[in-house]
Amino acid sequence: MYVSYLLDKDMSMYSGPVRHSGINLGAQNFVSPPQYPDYAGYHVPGVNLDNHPQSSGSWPSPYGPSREDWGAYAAPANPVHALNTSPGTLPYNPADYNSVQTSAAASMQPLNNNLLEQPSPNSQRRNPYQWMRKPNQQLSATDKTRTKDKYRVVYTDHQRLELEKEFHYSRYITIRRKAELAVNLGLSERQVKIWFQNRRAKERKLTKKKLQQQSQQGSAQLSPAPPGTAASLSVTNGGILAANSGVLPGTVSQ
DNA sequence: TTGTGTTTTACGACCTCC
DNA sequence: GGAGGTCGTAAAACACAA
Repeated sequence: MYVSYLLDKDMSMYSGPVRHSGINLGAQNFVSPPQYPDYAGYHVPGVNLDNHPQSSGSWPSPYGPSREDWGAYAAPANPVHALNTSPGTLPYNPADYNSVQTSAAASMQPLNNNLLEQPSPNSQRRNPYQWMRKPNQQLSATDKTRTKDKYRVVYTDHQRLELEKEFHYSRYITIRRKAELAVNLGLSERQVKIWFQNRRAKERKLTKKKLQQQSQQGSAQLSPAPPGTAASLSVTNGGILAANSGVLPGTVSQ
């Protein structure tokens, strides 16, 4: 259910600075081809859209390990889920999406069929599909906003998975990829943008937390960590923008 | 069942850049 | 001025202990 819960198991992936320059994370580093054989389908084959890191290579080795546990997102380890998902059916139902989502979701069936076959040992603790049976999941992710009726939607596991995958390719999504993801996932571009903002915030938070723990350990053993260590990892607006213009000139969403 | 803590969406304020 | 960035926060969704 919580994507991060599974991802956080190996939070060493996030040990690097918030904004990586010249980072190198090939798709194979966190998406094993057998699991997501058609993931490349989201990208125009042979065309390097937006200087996407998938082809340019951007993420450092800390993000390297293959994401074996991603199978957990779709793994119906809980028998309860099995009741609702017969063998071979999708872990998420395209019918849960609105009309905009249906076509895109249908195109992703092979992906999810593969995911279905990847049980996770962690899913014993949290069944990532329980919420999918709740009535509010019938609502479209694009229907309501907080200002409208104080409501927020819960993204499907598939939506989260795809967003996470994109996030691991690049912490900053390009205009094109944002549009592609929005269509493929049945989200608005605004939702995709905000998801990335929140995701970066989460990563900063985790990085900061980790640094604090390290500094506490360091101070207990040696001398206190240099002042501003944590602050040096928080990226200022200027820093982000500079990084954007430097790494992805003219291709970053704006 | 309920209380509590955490995570996930979504927004507003404010900033920088083009 | 508009876009997207961070930061802080609200509130729903969720997990889990008591």
